[in-house]
Amino acid sequence: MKPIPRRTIYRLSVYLRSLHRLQENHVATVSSDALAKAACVKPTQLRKDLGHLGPVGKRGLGYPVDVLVGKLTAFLGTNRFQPVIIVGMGNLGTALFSYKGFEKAGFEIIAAFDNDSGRARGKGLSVKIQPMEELAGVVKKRSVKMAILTVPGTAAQEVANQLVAAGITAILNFAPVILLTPESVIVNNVNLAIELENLAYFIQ
Amino acid sequence: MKPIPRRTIYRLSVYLRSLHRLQENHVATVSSDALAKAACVKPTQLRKDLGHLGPVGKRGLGYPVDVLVGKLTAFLGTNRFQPVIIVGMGNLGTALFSYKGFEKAGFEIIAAFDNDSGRARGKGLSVKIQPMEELAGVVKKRSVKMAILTVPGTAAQEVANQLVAAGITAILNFAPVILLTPESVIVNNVNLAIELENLAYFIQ
DNA sequence: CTGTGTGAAGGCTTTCACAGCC
DNA sequence: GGCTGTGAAAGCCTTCACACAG
Repeated sequence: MKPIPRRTIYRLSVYLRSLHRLQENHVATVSSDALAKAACVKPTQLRKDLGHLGPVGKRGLGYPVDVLVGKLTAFLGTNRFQPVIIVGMGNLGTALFSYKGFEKAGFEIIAAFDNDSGRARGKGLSVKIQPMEELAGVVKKRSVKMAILTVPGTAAQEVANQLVAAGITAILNFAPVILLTPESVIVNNVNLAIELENLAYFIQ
Repeated sequence: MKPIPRRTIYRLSVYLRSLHRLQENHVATVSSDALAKAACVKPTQLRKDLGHLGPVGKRGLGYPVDVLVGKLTAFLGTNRFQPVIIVGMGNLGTALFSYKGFEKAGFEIIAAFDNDSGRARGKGLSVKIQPMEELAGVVKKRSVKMAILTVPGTAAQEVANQLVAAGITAILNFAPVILLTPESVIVNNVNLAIELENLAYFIQ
C-alpha cells in the first residue's frame, strides 16, 4: 500500500469530527455528498480520502456512520490511549491544560511542567505543576510519547532537546521558532502570529 | 502578475520572523542558503518564494536584511496598523488576549467580548470585557476587520454570523467547527485537537 | 567565483469521468 | 436510480539546472 498524503490525514480528522456530531444525532448512514458539505470539501475528494481506508461505503446508500467512525479512530491511532504532557505553564499552557477539546479527541494531559513549579497559575488546576527535573522520570514511567510545548521562544529549543532526550517522539510546538530535532521526532508547529499575519494579507 | 501560492504566503511569514532575529543581531546581509536553513526549507524554494516580491537580492552577495524586511512587511500588510478583536474570553481567549506574539507581529487586540461580560477572568486584564451587544459598534467605530474567535463550538456559528454582520472580514477560528461564511470573509482554522490527532497518527 | 533569478522538469494533490455495486 | 470506488487528467507546488549579475 502506498503512503497516504499528509493533507488527507488532516482531513480524515475533520471528517471524524463531523461524524461524531452525526453519531450524537443518531444518524445511521451518511452520503459522501452530505459529509463533504459538512467538512467543506468536494464529494470526490472525500471519497478519495476514505478510499485509503479500504471499501467502507455501501453503494447506492452511503457510509455507515458507526463503522466509519471505528475505522477512522483505528486508523488515526486514537483508539489506543495516548498520554500527553505539557511543558510551559504560562497563560497559553495553562489554557491548553484545561482545554476540553483534547479529551474529547481522546487525549489526556497527564502532567504539566514548568521551570517555576510554584507558578501562581498552578492554583486551581487539577494537577500540580512539576519542576523540569522530573520530566524524564514521568515520561519514562508512563511511556509518554507526545508533548505540547508552550514555553517562550527563547527557551523552546533547549526544552525541546530535553524532551527528545527523555524519549518524546512527537511535539506540538506553540513557540514561534523552528525546532531542530532528530528525523525520528515529529514536530507540528502552531504559530498563532503567523495565522493572523496570513489573514492580514488576504484582507488587503 | 499571477497569484502567489498560498503556501508561499505562509513561508514568507516564517522568513520574516527569522529576519527579525537577524536584525536584532545586526546582521546586514544574508544568503538564501543561510536563511533557508534557519527556516528549514530548501534554498531554491526560498529564492523562488522571494522572487515573487521582485528582485531583492544582490547576486554573489545575498539579501540585504533591512530591505527584505521592509518588502516583506509591506507585502504581508503588516506595515499598516491592524486592530483585532477577540470574542470568547474563556481560558483560551484570555490566554490569547495576553499573548505577546501578536504585538510582536504588529497586531494589537483592541477589545475583548463575551456573553458574560463580568467573567471572573476579566479581573487583572488591561481592558474590560465587553458584552456582545457592543461588538457591532466597536467594529464600526474602529474599522476592525480581523477577529479571533474562541467561543465553544456550539456557539461558534452564531457568533461568526454576528461578526460577519458587524463587518468583520477575517476570522481566526479556534472553535472545532467549520464555519459557514460568505465568500468575501476569510477564515483560518486553528484546530488544536486535530493537530494532536495528527501527531498521534505519525508516531504509530 | 559566489550566490540570485527563473524556465523546465518532476512530484504530489485534487478533480474529473465513469465503471461497478446496491 | 443512487451513490461509492478508482484510474486518468489537470492543476499546483517543489526541485532542478543553469543563465546571469556582482
